Amino acid sequence: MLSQSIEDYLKAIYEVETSEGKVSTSALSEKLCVSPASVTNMVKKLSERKLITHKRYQGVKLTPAGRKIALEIIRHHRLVELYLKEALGVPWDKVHQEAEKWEHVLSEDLEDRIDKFLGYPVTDPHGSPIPRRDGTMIVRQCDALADMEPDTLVKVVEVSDHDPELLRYLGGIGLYPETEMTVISQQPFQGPIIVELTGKEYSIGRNAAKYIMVEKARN
Amino acid sequence: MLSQSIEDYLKAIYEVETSEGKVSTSALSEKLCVSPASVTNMVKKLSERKLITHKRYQGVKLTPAGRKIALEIIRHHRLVELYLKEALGVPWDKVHQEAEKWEHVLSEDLEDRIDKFLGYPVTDPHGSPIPRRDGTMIVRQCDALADMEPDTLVKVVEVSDHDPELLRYLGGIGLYPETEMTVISQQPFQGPIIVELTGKEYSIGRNAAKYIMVEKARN
DNA sequence: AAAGAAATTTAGACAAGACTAAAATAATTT
DNA sequence: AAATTATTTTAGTCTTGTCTAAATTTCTTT
Repeated sequence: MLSQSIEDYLKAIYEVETSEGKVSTSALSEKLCVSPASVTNMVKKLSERKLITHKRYQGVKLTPAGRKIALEIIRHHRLVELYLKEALGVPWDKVHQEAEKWEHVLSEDLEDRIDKFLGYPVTDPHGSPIPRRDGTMIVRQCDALADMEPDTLVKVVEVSDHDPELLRYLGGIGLYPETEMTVISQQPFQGPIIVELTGKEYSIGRNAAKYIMVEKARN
Repeated sequence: MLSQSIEDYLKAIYEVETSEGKVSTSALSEKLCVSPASVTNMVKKLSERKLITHKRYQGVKLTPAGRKIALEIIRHHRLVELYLKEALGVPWDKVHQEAEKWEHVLSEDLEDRIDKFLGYPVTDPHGSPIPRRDGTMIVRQCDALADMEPDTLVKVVEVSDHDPELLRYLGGIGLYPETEMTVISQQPFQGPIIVELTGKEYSIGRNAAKYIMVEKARN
């Protein structure tokens, strides 16, 4: 059995790896809210266990074994998120926080039961893909809303779950994964993006729009 | 926030207190599978926090504050047990083990949602009463099957969840809380109890019969 | 290319919670 | 009542995972 700490580190490394390519000590320090020294310490332990590789002063990489575990935890997390929403009606801005705890105590048996209950889903409530049991994950091609040209019809693919406030706002205007909307305009000087959605226009801050991933809807 | 360890100790103290009256260091040591020295150590910490009182060499007692927390954990445990059985079909001999982990990560919000989903239940799958949110618990009057006279019609109230093996056996013969059956005979020399249940006779070891709590069925 | 700034690592300390071995107290037997 | 046995506590150690402060290394700037 792995400690909760180790699981948290592996997950964080995976997430930084996919979002930023390079995994630095400071990035992990910030993500996990621990000091850089603590990260270095744990990094040493993880590489001894062959879950990551590490070149001094040059960041960290998951080994296949480490990646497998990271994806298992993420699978737990996302299944639980969806389960809490579907089975217990937990609002989508709260599921992340709960799942952070549950991901560490989910047995394989329960994982399977939840998976089955949900009908073997492929995405969580925020549109993030749920890794399969074998450690594979299908990543959908998409772009940030912030980068879309005006007059494009787009479909929401995924929304970052890092900010509950944002999720509440988006839920309030009916913007969820699979929602279609039209980009009306990009206001200059890092101004907001204006979108049309169910006949109304909404303004979405440029910063928020970086965390909303979309794809071009066909026609 | 209390550590998982502290929660485990308080729960164990509560359980020993109700089942044996006196709570000795060695009883806790055995129940929690830690050394007696570790218990003494933690006991010191818990009394500093005013969750228990302790007289050297004379055992331990919960304070009202400590008891409240213990009952909260037990409430989590039993709600989760029932939830896993009802919502996810986990067999009753497995729910205990899962609940041991989940009881520590259940938020108040989720506790309420589960409670509501289950229709505000009063007993868990083994017939144990579920403490209410306010820290009260209704205990049903009952006796061990081992102590019942022959020719008595009894109703099962509660079955100890400490042995999955026993639960599987009992489930196999259809013996659950609320099941009615007739005590046929008590075999001598600590021999088994014979009961009749749905027209068939079954033999239940004397030891097992200590863990099956029943009440006399009316008529 | 050298200086200063930023990031990373080392060194050493600390808290929680477990352990073993030994000492102290309580209980039981003779 | 003394001796033996059992239980509990004390003393000291270990592991995990955190921290701060100081030393290194790398990056950036000039």
